[in-house]
Amino acid sequence: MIRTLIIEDDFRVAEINAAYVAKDVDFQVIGIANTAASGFEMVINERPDLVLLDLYLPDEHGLELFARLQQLPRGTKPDVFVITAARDSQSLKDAIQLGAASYIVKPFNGHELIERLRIYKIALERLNLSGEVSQAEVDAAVALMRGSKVDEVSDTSSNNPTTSLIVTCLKKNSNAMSASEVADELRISRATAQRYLSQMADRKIVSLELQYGSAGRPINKYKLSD
Amino acid sequence: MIRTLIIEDDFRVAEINAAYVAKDVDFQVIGIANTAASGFEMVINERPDLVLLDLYLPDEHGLELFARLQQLPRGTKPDVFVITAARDSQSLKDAIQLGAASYIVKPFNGHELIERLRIYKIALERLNLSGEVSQAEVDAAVALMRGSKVDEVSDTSSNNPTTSLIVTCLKKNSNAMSASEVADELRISRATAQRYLSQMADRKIVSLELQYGSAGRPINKYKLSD
DNA sequence: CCTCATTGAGCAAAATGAGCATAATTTCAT
DNA sequence: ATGAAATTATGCTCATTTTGCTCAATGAGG
Repeated sequence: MIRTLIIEDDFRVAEINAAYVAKDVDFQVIGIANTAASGFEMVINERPDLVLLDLYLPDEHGLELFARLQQLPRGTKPDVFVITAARDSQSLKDAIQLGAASYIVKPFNGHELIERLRIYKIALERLNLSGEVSQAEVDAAVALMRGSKVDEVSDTSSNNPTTSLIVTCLKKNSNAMSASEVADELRISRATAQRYLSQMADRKIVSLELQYGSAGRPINKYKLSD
Repeated sequence: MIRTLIIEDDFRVAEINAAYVAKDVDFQVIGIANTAASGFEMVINERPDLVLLDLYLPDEHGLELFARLQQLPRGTKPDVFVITAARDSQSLKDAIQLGAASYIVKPFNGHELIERLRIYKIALERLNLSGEVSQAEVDAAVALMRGSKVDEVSDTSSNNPTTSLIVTCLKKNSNAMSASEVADELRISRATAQRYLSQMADRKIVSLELQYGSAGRPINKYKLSD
C-alpha cells in the first residue's frame, strides 16, 4: 500500500486528485495539506511514501518545501510528484534537479495521473528486484521511475478486447490505416477507433504518421510498431 | 562549457573518465577528487555544473556525499551522474530519489559515458527553452535529463507533429531551404510550410536569410538555429 | 438499484490547402 | 536617373475536413 499525501491549496482540486489516486487500490490517500507548513508536518508525522505537491502554496513556494523534504533521512523522505501550472523551464529544471519522480502540468487529464501512478508502482516493483541488475535493467527502472513511457510497461496492458481487435485489424493490413478505415472494417464508431488508436500511439503499440494533401486536418494513419 | 568534477578514489579510473569527458568539447574537466571531503570542498570552491560521482569512497559513502550536495542552494548545486559498481536496488533507489541525472553501472564502455554526456547536454539545451512548454515537451526534457536514449524522445521536442517533420527535413539538408522546397520534400502545401517556417523563425527555432537574384520577392530561406 | 466501463453521437477546435491581395524585387522604357 | 511594368514570393483568409473530447446511453456485475 503506497501511502500518499496531497499538498494542494485548492481544496476542490485536492479532492479530485484524491479521488483519482484512490482509484488504484494499491494507493491510499492518507491526508491533504493546504499549506507548506502543514504539509511538512504531515510528512514528519505520517511518513507518506509519496507526495503529490503543488508548487503554488500560500506560505512557501512548493520547490522550497521540496528541497526541505529532500533533506530528510532516507526512511522519512517521500517520493514527490510535482503537479503544477508552472511551465517555465526554470521550475522544471529545479524540480528535476531536486529529484521529482514526475512533473505533471496543469490542467491535466485525470487518467493521465492514474497512468503515472501505475507506472510509478511498476517502477517500485522493478526496483525491488532481488540480486544484481544489469545496466539495461537499471535504465529501464530509472526511466519508469521518472515517468517515461516505455514499451515494457505498455505491453502488459493490452488485454482490452477492443485493443486486441484493432491490433488484429492492423495486422491484416500492411498499409497504415486511418481511424475511419479501422472503424469501417470493425463496424465500430470512428470516435471509438480514434480513441483507442490515440492511446495505442501514446503507448507505442502503433506508430503514427500524418497524411497531408487536402484542406482540413491531416489524416492520422496508424501502423503497428515493429 | 559544462564544468565537470570527477569524484573517484581510483586515480587510473578517474583519468580514463576524464579523457572520455574531454572528448566532448562542450565539457571541461575542472578537477579530480579522491575523497568525499575533498570532493565536497571542490564543489564549494569551483562550482562545477556536473559531478561524476563514484559511490565507494574511502571516507564517506558516495550517497551520503550526494545527499549533502543536494542540500546546497540552487546556484551552487551541481547535477550528479552516479558511476558505480553498486548494482543493488537500494543504492539505485536512493540515487534516483536523490535526483541523479544518470546512474552508470561499472564496468562500462567509455563511449556509453560519451553518449550519456551528449544526451545530458541536449537535455540542458532543451531545458533552456524560452516561454511556456507543453506537457509533451516537459516529458521529453525530463526523459532526456534522466538519460533516456535521444531517439526515443528527441523527436517529440514540439507537440505539433508538422513542426517535427519540418525540423527533421531541415536537419537532413545542410543548406537553407525555402518554404517551397520544404513543401515539395514533405508533400505538404507551400502555404502550410510557409506558415510553420514563419512561426519557427519567430520562435528562433530556425534562422531566416533572404535569397536575391531574380525579379519578384526575395526567397525566404530557413536553416535550423545553432 | 447503483456503479463502472464502454460506446456512439455530435460539436468545438485544430489543421490544412486553395487562391487572392499584397509586397518586393528585377527589368525595361523614357 | 526615374517611374512603370513584369515577375515572383509571401501573408493571409476562408472553406473544408479531421481530431479530440464531452456527454448521454447502455449493459455487466455487485
